[in-house]
Amino acid sequence: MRYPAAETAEKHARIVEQAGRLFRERGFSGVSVGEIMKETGLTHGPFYNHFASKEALIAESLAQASRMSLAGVAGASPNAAGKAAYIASYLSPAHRDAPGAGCLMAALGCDISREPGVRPTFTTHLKTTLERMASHFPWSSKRHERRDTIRTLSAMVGAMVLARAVDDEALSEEILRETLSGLV
Amino acid sequence: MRYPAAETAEKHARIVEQAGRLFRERGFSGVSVGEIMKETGLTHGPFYNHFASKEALIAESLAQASRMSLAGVAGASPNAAGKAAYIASYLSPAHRDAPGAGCLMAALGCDISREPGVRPTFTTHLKTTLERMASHFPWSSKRHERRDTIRTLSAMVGAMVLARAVDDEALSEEILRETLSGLV
DNA sequence: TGTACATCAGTGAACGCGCGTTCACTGATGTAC
DNA sequence: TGTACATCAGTGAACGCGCGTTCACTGATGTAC
Repeated sequence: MRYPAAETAEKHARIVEQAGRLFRERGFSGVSVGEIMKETGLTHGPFYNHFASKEALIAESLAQASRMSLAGVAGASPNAAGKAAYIASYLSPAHRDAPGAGCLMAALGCDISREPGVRPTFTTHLKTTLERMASHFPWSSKRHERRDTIRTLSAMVGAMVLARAVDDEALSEEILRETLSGLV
Repeated sequence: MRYPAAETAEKHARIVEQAGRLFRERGFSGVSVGEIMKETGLTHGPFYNHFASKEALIAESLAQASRMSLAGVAGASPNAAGKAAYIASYLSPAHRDAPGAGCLMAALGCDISREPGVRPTFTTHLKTTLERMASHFPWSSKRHERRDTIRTLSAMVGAMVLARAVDDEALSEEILRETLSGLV
């Protein structure tokens, strides 16, 4: 049956949102089109009324997650305390335990390397993230802000990947805590 | 037909070796049992003469890759130059472009978080790696060697994940170079 | 030492299953008159 | 304003495919006598 146009656009957005969450939680190949549609409250058929393919949805959900993530940087206070709070929030058990709403790079970094179609979108995301972090937060010097941002982000992403992979709560928290104390 | 016992053991080892390489290159779900067997020069049938399931092979290949990786730490010179060379080798374009022979954590970190069965094996690997790196290499002080090892490893893993995910050679090399210069 | 037989890793067809994707059909909505 | 019809997102069965796994069968090797 035909539905109001506004409802269709809202459903499209909901599919993208659910996909972004599920992909970060379980990886691109760990989530089926049917599961995403069920999560959105629909059957799997109309998926192809909204997207050309699963790969098209992956690209769109990545772009959407990227926008959300960049808004997070922009929303932090542009001073030393804001930077420390941002990094502490990133390296928190809460972020570790909620990959579906968290950092793209930590959740899908490995998967993206293997999925040629999404690497350009991810590259743009990383470039923009580095630029925004470098200019938004205070660093030791203007000259080294990009270098320092890269070092900080590498440590943040690596710590989150390791903290999520281990099966030992104490070790996981130790990784987050020690990495955090080296960055703030 | 029946084969000499030595040949059987050698085939088992070759399956584990090929699996370790392919999993690191394409992820656990990106490689089929059939592909692994074909790469080893066999048909897919006898796989179950060697392993109870794909998951059992994953566990064994992870343990094997872990042993190889720990041997790499042990083989480095136990001084400042050896440590610098080890980190530089890790953060090299050569390592980035050869995930199949490289670091488990950087290649499969994200996948391992989602595969409950392999997390204990991975946890042991990470614990042993931290201990070996902390005791084998010189650090600023005995008191902080574990803390410094965690910070160094987080940065190494994060930089490699990001360097592999981006589609831009200059940015990829910049990430490796700037992270390396912050660690040595 | 020579012969008869049990062993078991190999082969390759087959299984059920879930995947991404397609399609004939449905029926409330929006539009033309 | 009321009626007739075209639209198109929805439904759900169906498609081919590749997956992990099973299994009846093969035949060179190792062993018992």
